Formats: sequence, C-alpha cells, structure tokens
Amino acid sequence: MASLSGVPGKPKSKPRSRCPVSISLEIFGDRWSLLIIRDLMVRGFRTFREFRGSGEGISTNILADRLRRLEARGIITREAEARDRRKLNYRLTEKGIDLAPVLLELLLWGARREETGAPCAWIEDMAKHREAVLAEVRRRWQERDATPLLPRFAGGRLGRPTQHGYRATDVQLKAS
Amino acid sequence: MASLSGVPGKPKSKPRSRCPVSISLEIFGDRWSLLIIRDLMVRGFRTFREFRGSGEGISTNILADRLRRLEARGIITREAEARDRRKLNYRLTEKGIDLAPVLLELLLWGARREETGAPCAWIEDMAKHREAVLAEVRRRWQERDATPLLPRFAGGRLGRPTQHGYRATDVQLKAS
DNA sequence: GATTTCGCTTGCAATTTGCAATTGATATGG
DNA sequence: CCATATCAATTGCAAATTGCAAGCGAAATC
Repeated sequence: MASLSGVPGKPKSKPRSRCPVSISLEIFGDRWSLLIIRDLMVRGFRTFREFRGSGEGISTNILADRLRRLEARGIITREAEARDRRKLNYRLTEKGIDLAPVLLELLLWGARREETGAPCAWIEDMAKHREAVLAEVRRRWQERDATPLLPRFAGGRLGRPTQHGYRATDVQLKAS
Repeated sequence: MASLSGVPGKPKSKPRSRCPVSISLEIFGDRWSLLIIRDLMVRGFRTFREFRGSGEGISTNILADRLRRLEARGIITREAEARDRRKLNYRLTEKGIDLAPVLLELLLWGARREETGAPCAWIEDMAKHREAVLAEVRRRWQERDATPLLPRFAGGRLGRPTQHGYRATDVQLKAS
C-alpha cells in the first residue's frame, strides 16, 4: 500500500501517504507557511518586508525558503514591481485562496479555545456569517484589494471593540 | 505591542503573537500533531501502537513527544485499560473535537488540490453535507465509537469506489 | 560615484527530527 | 516462580532544520 517512494524534500525514505490530510501537511506542516498565507489572505500583505514585520519573528532564511516552497507548489506567485524591480509582490493563486476555509477554521478554533487577542464578538460574528466571510476573502483576492479583512469585514458594525479593552492591533490584522 | 515574553517551549525570545492563527500554529505547526488528531477523530485510533501504524512513518520519540504536548494543551487525555495497564487509550477532549472543522477543511483542500487517494465523489459528498459530517464526528466521539468515519459516513451509499479504481485502503481511513 | 534599499544568502550554533537499540513495567505461559 | 512477550516509551547518536546576524548582489536614489 504505502510505497517507499519517499516524501518530497526528504532524502530518507518515508511512506508516502495518500491521505489528503497528510498530503496537505507535507506542504503546511510547519510553523510558518500558514502564517504567510494568513498575511496574504487576511492582512493584505504582499512583500517580503511586510511578512518580516508580521509579528512572529520569522527569520529571513526561513521566510525565503517558505515563499519558495509555496510558489513551487502553485499556492502563490510573485512579480517584480514595474517601477522598482527590487520589490517583489507575492500573491495567492486560486489554489491558494482555496485555503480560506482552513485559515478561517484555524482562526475560529484558536480564538475560542486559546487565549488570544481576538475579540469574542468578532469571532462569533465571523462564525455566524461563515459563507459571507469566505466570499469576502475571495472578492478581495480577485480585486487585488490589499486592505485588511478585519476590522473592515465587521463593516464597522461592531465598531471599535471596547468590551474587553481590546484594540484592533491586538488582533494582528492590521495593514502594513 | 508584541512583548518579548517568548513562545512556550522556545528558550529563545520570540515575539508572542496574539493572533489566533499564530497561537493555533504554536500547537499544531508541525508535521505530526494534526495527523494524530486525524487518527483519533477519523480512524478511531486510540493506542500508541495504532498511531505508529498509521502509514506516515512517525518515529516513537516524536509520537511520544507529540502525545505529551497535545495532552499538556488539553486536547487529548489518556487512560490505562483496566484489564491491561500497559495499554494506554488516548481520547480527544471537547477542546480536541472542536478541531473537526479544521481537519475537514484540510482534508477537502488536500483532496481537491493535490493528488491523493481520496475518491472525488466522497469528497464532494462530504463538502455538500459539511454540517452532517461534523455532527457525525461529534456523535462518534461522544459515544466513544472507534469505527472509522469513512467509508461508513458515506452510509454505503457510494459503496465500493470503482470510478478511479481506488480502494478504501487508499484513503488511509481504515480501521486498525 | 557613494549610499541606501530590497530580497535574499551565508556561516555557524542551537534545536528538532529520525533511526534503531534499549529500557522498565506489565502480562502470559510453562 | 521464572522465562518470555508485549506495551509505551526512552536513549544515544546522526542527520536535518531552524535561528541569528552578518553579508551579498542587484536596483534605486542622492
């Protein structure tokens, strides 16, 4: 059943599982990859420099490596700016934006089950309007809208969270 | 904003992000943890030995380490069998079963976007009946039902997949 | 031309993972 | 009771990956 063809990037033989979860984790089963996707998808980040500043302290060699891997897997693309060819803009592909439900569920689980900076009202609102959130993520991607998903998604309806004294910056979803 | 209190388990200072995605990845941001959760949740596995046989070739030291971490985070519990105290049974907690949507979305993404052993019809059926799948996962957890989710969830409706020549074993969702 | 900026790359140390043998506790069989 | 088997680890060591911080090369600016 499990062949010994090995896992990509692993010189040592390891059974190559055909389970979808396992195959997904071959791509994202590390600390950093989904954080990069979060930054692209939720915060509207595009550049190496922005990812570097996202708040978790990723090292440049790891960031460069992860960007390369994601690109190799067809999840992101990159393009130099016409006006300054040093500046590379990364963008999720369709395959990449299809990860929105994964990201959303991770966000919801983390917010509900761990101590985070996400205001509870926002979280339950997003859960309640799950399809609308996913549609908004896709719309922003299609329109290359680089503004952050939150608190914009809240449509200002929730306004500035005050019930827990949280500020928008605590959610780590702020624009560059 | 980001304090230098450090990330748990990391002696080196690293900004501690309050973003829910980041905090989730502090727990699951590795190759193995979500595979263990998959085995508990989907395949009905309970024992060290079963996890060892799940098909991805996890090493015993890594398995032991990941089980310990998941237990420390309140995601799983363990209990020795009364009749044979060497045998430990692991079980998801409520907090753990709340990861079902994450697992399901990972499974769906992987199945749709990568080459896997999951029959397409199963996948689209699960996606279509998302709430029912999640309810079934929770029911089985509550009733300590250790039978695998698939192909049972398909209710035998799809029967033995033949359209792609796949066998149930290719889905890696087989009982021990 | 000198300096700055951008996205890396590099050298080295620290940490984690992987392999395979071993261990300690528990159970079984003669 | 002792020898053997089973279970869930633990261990010693090698290989791989991550992390730190300096440095590099290309492009842009002054």
